Amino acid sequence: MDKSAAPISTASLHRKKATPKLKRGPGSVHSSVAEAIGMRIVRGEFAPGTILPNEAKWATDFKVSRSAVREGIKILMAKNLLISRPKVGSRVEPRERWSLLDHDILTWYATAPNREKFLLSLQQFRYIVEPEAAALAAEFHTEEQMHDISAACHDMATAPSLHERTEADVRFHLSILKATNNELLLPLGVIIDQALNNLFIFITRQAKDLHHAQDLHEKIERNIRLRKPQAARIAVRNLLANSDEIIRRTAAKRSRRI
Amino acid sequence: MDKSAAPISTASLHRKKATPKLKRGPGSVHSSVAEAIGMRIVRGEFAPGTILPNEAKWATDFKVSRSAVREGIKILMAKNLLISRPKVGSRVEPRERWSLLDHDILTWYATAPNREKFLLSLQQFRYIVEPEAAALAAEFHTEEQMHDISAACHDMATAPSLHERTEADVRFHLSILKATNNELLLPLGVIIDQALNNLFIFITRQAKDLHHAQDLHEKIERNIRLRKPQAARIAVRNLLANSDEIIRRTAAKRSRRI
DNA sequence: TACGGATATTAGTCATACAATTCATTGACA
DNA sequence: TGTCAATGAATTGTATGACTAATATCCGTA
Repeated sequence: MDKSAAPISTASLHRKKATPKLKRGPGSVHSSVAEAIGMRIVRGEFAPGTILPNEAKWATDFKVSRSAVREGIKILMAKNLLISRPKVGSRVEPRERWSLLDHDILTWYATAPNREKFLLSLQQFRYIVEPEAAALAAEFHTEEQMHDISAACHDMATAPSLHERTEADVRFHLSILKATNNELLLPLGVIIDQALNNLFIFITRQAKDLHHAQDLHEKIERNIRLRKPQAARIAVRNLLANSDEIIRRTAAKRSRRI
Repeated sequence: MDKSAAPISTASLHRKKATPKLKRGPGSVHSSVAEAIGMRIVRGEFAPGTILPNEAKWATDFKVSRSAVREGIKILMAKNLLISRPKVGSRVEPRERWSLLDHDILTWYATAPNREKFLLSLQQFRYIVEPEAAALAAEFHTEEQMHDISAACHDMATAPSLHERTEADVRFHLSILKATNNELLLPLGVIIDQALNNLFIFITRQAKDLHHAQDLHEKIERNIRLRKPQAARIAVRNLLANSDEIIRRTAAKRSRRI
């Protein structure tokens, strides 16, 4: 899980708050900076209201130029994680201002301590949005949009690997969002994406479960295709309930093992 | 409305696609740049998939440094409006990737051509989220959260000006979102904020309407306080239906006037 | 025609200097 | 003692210029 789980260095016992080295990933420097700082904020290392070290400090710590730091910080500002003003510095914004529905923040968030609660929030969110989305899709979908939904559903059934099945699963739900023809719903796709990819561990269950899940997906597909909003709504609720059930069962098994 | 509605210069008749001067507002230069470019993207002036002018061009056009342009562009990248790569430039992302639930984008979006459709999308969105949010709030609210809701409701009733009433109205709905105790719902507040501030024009109606609206709000407040999820859900639906009704009435009157 | 390498274009990074903002301190004055 | 204004200092904001890295395009060769 955590690659930094190496033997504790003596340095970390002496120095407090040593800035971790910048992980020079595949991307650009400024995005690495954004990720490094953003993750530490999201994980609670810098509480809302606190002032971050100044740009020069980050620059020397990360061994990058101040410009790169600034560009990274601009990214975090755009996501409402922090706000910066001359003379005062960069202050972490209150949590309620964070753009939690942003892909990056959500990814960082998923690595945070309270993963359990996070997953529950995701599922609850889906309960709110997806049934209504399906109902709207049933009412307003175009032929082409319906085709995408059906294709994704079919791909789920015939996916050779579990990874590809999950990919099709995400695509299925996203195409339903699109079929609502309400653009504002599209950004909510990140929730579904995040949820399904975090539930990946749970859905590695028996073939029976997979079969049942497929059945539930096809019921959704059919009801949307037949333009039955209410039935589609209920079908989605059934699917979500099924996921919850599997999660609960797995969680129970795990706690028994402990 | 539009301060740039000055007499059309002859230059604009000769030169095509003249870059508008950078509006040097109160904020920083880079945020002005982000706004200038972001607005033009959102309004469709640069279609998804097209390549923007390069950084140097923006810099000379706006008469600012390249650093400022870059920082502005980083902001737009963070909002998934565009993606930039060396040698190719900054490409506008497909609409479905845009973070439409971002405050800035939403504001720019509101100035776009098809305002009508936009307002409808907002209301539809509220129909999906707010009833369920109220139900969750009824179930899970803390005492303090309930106090905020009640206070906002009270402030609405006693607000001296329509502006302050709207402010309290927004606060009312946001505090319900908070009372769900699901952090992921908080970012949806921008939708409510945007909707109410765009509907501002419509709700300038008679005292009778105001009274009725207040009544509907208080019903919501009461049902949440009494922890009646289903009743709260319905109360919210009634409020939204009422808004729609007023909008429809006003729109009808206006079209008659034309 | 296909492949491979040179080339040119563009964003990315860096270093440095200076400007603008605003918090904090100090000191004069009431 | 308290209030206000001037001053100073810290930090972000902006500008500039040079260099690096990535990569799409073109061109020459097999």
